[in-house]
Amino acid sequence: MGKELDLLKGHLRKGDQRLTSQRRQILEEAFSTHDHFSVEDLEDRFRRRGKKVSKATIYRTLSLLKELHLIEEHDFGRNTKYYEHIYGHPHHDHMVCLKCGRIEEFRSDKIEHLQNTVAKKVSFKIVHHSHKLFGYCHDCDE
Amino acid sequence: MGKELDLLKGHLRKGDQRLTSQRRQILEEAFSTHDHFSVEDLEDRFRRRGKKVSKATIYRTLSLLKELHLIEEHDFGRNTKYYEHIYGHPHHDHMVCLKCGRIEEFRSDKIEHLQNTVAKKVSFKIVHHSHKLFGYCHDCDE
DNA sequence: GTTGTTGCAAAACTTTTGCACATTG
DNA sequence: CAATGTGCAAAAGTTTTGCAACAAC
Repeated sequence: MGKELDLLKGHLRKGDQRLTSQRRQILEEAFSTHDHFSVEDLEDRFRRRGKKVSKATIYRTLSLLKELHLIEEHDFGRNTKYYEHIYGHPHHDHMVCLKCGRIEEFRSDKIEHLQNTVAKKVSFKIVHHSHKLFGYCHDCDE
Repeated sequence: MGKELDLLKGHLRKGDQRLTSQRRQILEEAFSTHDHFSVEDLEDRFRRRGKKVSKATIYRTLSLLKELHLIEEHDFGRNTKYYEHIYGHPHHDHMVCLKCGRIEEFRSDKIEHLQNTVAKKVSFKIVHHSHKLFGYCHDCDE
């Protein structure tokens, strides 16, 4: 931890914005786990340790971290969005278990490559992509 | 048009449910275009031709058609969900233009195959998947 | 001190639901 | 005519926003 904080600091300084304790705490929380977390998850974690950070601030800060590409937002087909830190971590996609909710990561250079080929064929310039497999994980598929 | 209506009729009969004019109209509308449409789009189309179908019924019916795999629901990163008919049409994935909103379809047997390989490696049983490329289409990427 | 940020509660949105009335089979 | 479906308005849920109080620099 440090590089991502520096990145945030630098960005804030440039925009004449401030590094508040809330922003620092949310960043720390996001990088403290490899799990995918929701806004509610964050609220709970803060609540549990006595630190109160409002929902509004969490949304605003996650939005900021998203712009800086420090975190990524995911829709796993539930009613809430999930987030995960990506800065400093290799790109990957996800498999979502429809039964237990477990999220498994995968990556395939071959798929990424084919994806680029397909896009190039129609002159589509990829900015980012989302590739999700929904089904049953090893433990849930009896 | 006909096969999908028969499929719906058959399902309804089995469940002692009824083929109402609303259900028939929504099905017709969904299969009348190749575009991806939102609930609001449907409402507008009905409104424009003087037929009023309530939002609640649209949601309820789309939900039904989804279960029957007549249509598919998509999240293209906007605030609303989009739908498209899939019955009788080959599977495909999507490229979404971040500027003009255009949706282009693509399919790649090679990607599908690799995807299966990746899943098999961790004993994940795929039920369905979502593969979207976000970026700029030919016309928007100057 | 200035100016940006937070927290709260209200607003905005999409989607769901309860219930009286209408419609189907 | 019995039972299911519709429409309305209210509810539910997530995310956004206006504004007074607060905190960072």
